[in-house]
Amino acid sequence: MTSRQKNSKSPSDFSCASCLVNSLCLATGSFDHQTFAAIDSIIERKKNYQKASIIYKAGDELKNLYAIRSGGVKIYSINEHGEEQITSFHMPGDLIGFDAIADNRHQSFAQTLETSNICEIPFEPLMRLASRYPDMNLRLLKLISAEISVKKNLMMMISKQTAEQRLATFIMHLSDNLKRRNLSGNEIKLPMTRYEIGNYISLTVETISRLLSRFQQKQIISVKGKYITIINLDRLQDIVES
Amino acid sequence: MTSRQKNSKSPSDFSCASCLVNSLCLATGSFDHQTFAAIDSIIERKKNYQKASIIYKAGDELKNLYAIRSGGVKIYSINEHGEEQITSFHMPGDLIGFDAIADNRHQSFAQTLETSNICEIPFEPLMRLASRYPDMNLRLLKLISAEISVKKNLMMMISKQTAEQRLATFIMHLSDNLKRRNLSGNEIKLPMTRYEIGNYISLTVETISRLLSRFQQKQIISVKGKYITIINLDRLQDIVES
DNA sequence: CGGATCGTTGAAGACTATCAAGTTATGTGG
DNA sequence: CCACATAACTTGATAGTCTTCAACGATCCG
Repeated sequence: MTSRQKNSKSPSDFSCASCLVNSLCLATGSFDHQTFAAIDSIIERKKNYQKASIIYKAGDELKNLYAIRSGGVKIYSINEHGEEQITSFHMPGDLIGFDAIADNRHQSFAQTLETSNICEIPFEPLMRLASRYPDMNLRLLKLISAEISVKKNLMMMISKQTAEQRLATFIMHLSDNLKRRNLSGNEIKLPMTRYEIGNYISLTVETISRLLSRFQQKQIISVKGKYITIINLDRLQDIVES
Repeated sequence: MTSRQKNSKSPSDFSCASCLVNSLCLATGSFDHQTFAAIDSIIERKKNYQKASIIYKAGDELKNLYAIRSGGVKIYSINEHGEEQITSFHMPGDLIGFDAIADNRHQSFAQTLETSNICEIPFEPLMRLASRYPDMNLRLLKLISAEISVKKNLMMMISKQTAEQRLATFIMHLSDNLKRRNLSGNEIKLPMTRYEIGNYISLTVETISRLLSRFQQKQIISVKGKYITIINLDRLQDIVES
């Protein structure tokens, strides 16, 4: 079950060293050679997931954490009324599945938003490596810790900001995340639907649609279906802070 | 700077073994003797904090994680408009400060709600122990992972539930947390103000007050200042799930 | 090419915030 | 220990923001 057996391409094509987003991932390039090689050796590369594929389901046993190499993923729960509740969107370089560590079961569903390439990081071997390589252990802790902050900030956004501020913040975050990946932060292709955006920041589809129209009318952004262009970043920032 | 020097009482009075909530804490009683002793040895016991004491501030360097031995703590941020935003309440047995690991600085303020006894867990020594004791490392990861789930659930509560459901959920959670500490889950003394409750679950003081009155009128709870008694847990649960 | 999903816009209504005023509790100095 | 000032809490009236309901238009994909 290594990449050698699964992929016809040579293993190096999928190594962490060749990964464009490894600086953001667990196998960060800042590790010494040995540590980097160790983590690289336990990661299993998978073939692409098609759009709308389920990576794991709530209740599934924790076998792997997952690193997104390309594509996009949404994490969501389903409440007692069967409604979906999206708790995060993820881009290349993100690790997902941390919330399963507490009781060895995934707490949410992870589903691809588009065609994606996802790496599996088997949890037990990862724990063994973490004992051997303190740097890697700390890196793992930092990534998990960062997720707490992200959730906390999202919570604050939803509870304290108006609809307009929330959508502006959402767009800013998308832009920032693209920039961190050395992509243009002004031309954004939304991998998710209006419904999913609204679900995530706690607004209805109609409100999202109205706000996008309003932002466009004010010449802050331009909207063409899934494509958004930020025209005036300062005014977007003003809305966030207003 | 050990407990021996700080406290006139003998060290065993403040050891983890004597702690009533160690089953919930990092130094869980389920560790083998050696692991338990190791974590016990690095923890520094502090004298009591008075009500409204600041434990750490946003921006402070991460030197310690903190374990609450008795009392209560609120964690909050202050936004660009100077407004407080409470992101969690903590009770005995809880560890706080995890969100500082990502970039070595505390992201929030931690303040006692009442007279409290707080243990300091120095972070660097903790990391060294974590490398030596895989069980302890996993325990730490599980505690942090659990915090992600808690934040996620809070987020879902705020974004999907009505005011009535949110307050009912809040009271249920308080009750559950008391039960986990082997206390009565029906008699609750609120360590926080109405304002703080509202701030936490994103409602105004007035709404909290009105809802408490309404719950009392419906004979679901009885309210006497800071003291709440749950009269009908089933109906409270019904509100949460409605 | 056609059905289904997704997106847009308008009108009406619900929920909770805001503003206001008064009451109760808390704590501090005399 | 009391008096007083301050903070915390309660209740009512009004108003605003976002949701809901409805209808239609656009886009995607087999």
